Order: sequence, then C-alpha cells, then structure tokens
Amino acid sequence: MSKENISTPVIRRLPRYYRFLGELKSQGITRISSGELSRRMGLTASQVRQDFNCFGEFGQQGYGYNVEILQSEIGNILGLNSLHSAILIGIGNLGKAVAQHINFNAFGFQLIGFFEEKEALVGQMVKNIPIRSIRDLDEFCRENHPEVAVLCIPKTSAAVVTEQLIKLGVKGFWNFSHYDISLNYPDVQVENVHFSDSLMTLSYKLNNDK
Amino acid sequence: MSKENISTPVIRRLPRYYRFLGELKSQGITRISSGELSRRMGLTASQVRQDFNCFGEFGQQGYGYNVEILQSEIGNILGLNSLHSAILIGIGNLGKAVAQHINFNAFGFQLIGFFEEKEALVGQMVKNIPIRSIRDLDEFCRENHPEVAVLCIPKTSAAVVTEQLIKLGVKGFWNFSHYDISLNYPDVQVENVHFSDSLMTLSYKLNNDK
DNA sequence: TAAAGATTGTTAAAAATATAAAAAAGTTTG
DNA sequence: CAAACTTTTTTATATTTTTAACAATCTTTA
Repeated sequence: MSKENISTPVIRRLPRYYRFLGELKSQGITRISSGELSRRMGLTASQVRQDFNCFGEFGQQGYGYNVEILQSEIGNILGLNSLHSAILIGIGNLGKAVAQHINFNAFGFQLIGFFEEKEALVGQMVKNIPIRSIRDLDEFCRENHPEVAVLCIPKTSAAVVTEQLIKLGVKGFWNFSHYDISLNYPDVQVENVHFSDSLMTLSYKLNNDK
Repeated sequence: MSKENISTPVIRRLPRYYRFLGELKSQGITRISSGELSRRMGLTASQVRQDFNCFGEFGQQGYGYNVEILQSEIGNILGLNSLHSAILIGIGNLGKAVAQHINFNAFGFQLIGFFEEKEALVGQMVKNIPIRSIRDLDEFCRENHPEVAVLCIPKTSAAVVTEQLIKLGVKGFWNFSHYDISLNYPDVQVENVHFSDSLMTLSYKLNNDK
C-alpha cells in the first residue's frame, strides 16, 4: 500500500494536509488542484504533488484531487482509523490539560488510565477515569496492555518510568518530558513535544527578525 | 556578531544544545569535545562543529569547548537574556497549564496579562495576575505594549484576535491554535505548537514502525 | 621544550529535499 | 466529438543539509 522510506519532512507535512483538507470539506469544497491547495497552504504546487505521489496516485489529470477521498487517504496513511490504547503518566497542570484538551479519539488513541506519583491526587476523576497511583502501574499494564504512554512527568522521573513501561510492552511515547527516549531505546516510537525548545526558538526569531 | 542566513535546521537544534550543555554544567563537566557531545546527543561530530561555527569560533583546537562559555554563547544567540513582555489569550485548560507549567522567565519572557472571553473566569488570579476580559485587550495593550502573545484559543477566534493584536503592535506569537498566522502576516514572528499534528505523527510512526 | 596527540575550523563530497520542466491523461467547451 | 485546456504523474535539475576529509593549531607529556 504505502511505499517504503517516506522522508521525515513529508511525514511531518501530512497532518497539516489532513487538517486543511478537513477544512475545505467543511466549507463544502469537493475538489482542489495542487496549485490551489499550495496557494492556500503556502507551499509550492510541485511539493504538494510530490508529497501525495509518495503514497500513490490520488489525483486525476485535468481535474485535480477529490477533497474527501484525499483526506480519507491521508487519514489512512496516518493511521487515524486504528485504535491505540494509551495511558497518561503525571497528571499535574500539564497532564490534566493534555488529557482534557486533546481529542485523542479523533486521532486513533483511547485514554484508558492516568497515573500519578503524588498520592493526594489518586482517586480523583479525570474524564470519568480515576487517577491511579504510580505504584499500580505494573499491575494495570499487565492487565490492560496499553500500547502508548503519554509522559507528562519531569525528566528526573522519566528514565525509570520509561524503562518500566517498555518492559511492560509499551511501543510508543508521546513525550512531554526532556528525557531522551530514542537515544536509550531506539526501537520504540517517540514523538516529542518540547515547549521550552519552541519558546527558545521564538526568542531567537524575535531577536533576529528581518 | 551572528552571521547571516542561519538555516532553520540549525536554529531548531540550538535549544537542544542549550539544554544538554546546561545539564553537563550541572554535572560539573567543564569541557567537552564535539565528538563526545555528538555521542551523547545522537548527532555527528561534524554537525556539531558546523552548527557552532555558524556563529563564531567557540572552541579551541586540542581542547574542545568550554561548557559554561558555550552554553552562555548559545543562550545569547537564542536571545534568552533579553526580556519580552507577553500576554496570554485564552486561559482554559490549556492556557492555564501553559501559564503555570512553563518557566517563561528562564527563556526571556515575562507574562504580564491573561485575557479570556468567558466572563465567568474574569477576575480569577493566575500566578498573581488577574484574568482580564478580552474586551479590555485594546486598552491594556495601548498602556503596556506587550511584544508577544501566547494564543491558547480556538482557531475560530484566532483570526480576529490576531489582527487586533498585530494592529496593537504585537511582534511575536506563540501559537497553540490552528490559525495560520504566518500565511496572513508574513512579517510577524511565529512559533507554532500543534499538538494534534504531533499526535498524528506518532500515529503514523506506530503504524509504520520498522 | 619539542614531539606526539587531540580537536577544532574549514573545505570538499555526498545525501536528502525542494523546485522546475516535460510528458501523459483526463476534462471542458464550441 | 475533436480541439483546447487543465492538471496530474514522472523525470530532471537545483538547492539545501549533512557527512566526511583535511589542514591548522592548541594541549599534553616525556
């Protein structure tokens, strides 16, 4: 189905295509050309076509792309129709916001458990799921086999927890900590969200604007 | 001081260097070679040296780099010693978490105001600063001239607020919304944080792991 | 203090990515 | 229904980014 060795830059553009196409769809637009799409997204038409052609022939000459079909294809490529069970570790300010703010289901993830070190929080409900003690992590994972972990804990605790989770069979991490999972476990799938890096980048841009 | 046309990939690596060097420093390590640093960070030694040489000669042959000096230099390049006043718009789950979780000061930003559409939240205190009504945004900005805005609002409200803010002199955006600021205002500095894109990327990786 | 070793700064080559051009195939229109 | 037009797919070119190699220079050690 999908070809081999898709480059990272292409993969990172896919979610944006998916979002834009969803928007076009909701605006009632049923077809779009690479030229028009590129204009709206701030890309070149060449790049748009090259990107799509990595995965097959989704368009039709003289016509363009069918918005709904194209979005659905990209959704498939992204795997949004699959269902990955996920747990979230560290339900402080950030963890709670992530749990409540992100529509995990829309992207193929299902939150099945929250874990926290601070015993005071244990028992609280978030999204109708109780916060569990981090000490119950082993037992819970052996019963429920979560595939993904969302790490909202400080770097200091991340190394230990990560090792534990990988031993328990977790295959993917959405990592909000500064712990470098990939360096230590190259076979696991990791996606990092580093707020501070992003903020420092903004700082750079502000100090070097043209 | 800093040379022209630093490429985006280099800029995006700077925060990571900065973090790693800070860690080395806190471990009492005073000098490091490009080889050792690259090993620890999962890069090549060549890349490390090329990156640093974009900005000047920070090392010494036969010795390596002084950790403290190098970190400080990178901090300067990133502009972390400057002070940008910032306001945060939309103090729901996400906005509150960002306000409370991120150490803005460590990166040269100072939060001076929170703004919210939902009047029920107005008056609440966050980090000793009152949440203000979005209707008071104009007046506040004309008095306090914030340089940066952190957008934690939905895409639907983002377009209007962004235009307003730019008219009021805001020069940079830390954008958690899906509104494409750069497409509409190319001269403004923008750094996007798109959770859903990141989550979709994780989904892709999980469905295409090797 | 001189020779050996280490490591940078710099130049060159390779690899990856983006853009442009050409060829193929469909759509629209008179 | 055929000619003109549009737009994709595919191939080629250009640019950017990474990696490798080398020459210069400092440090360490005997």
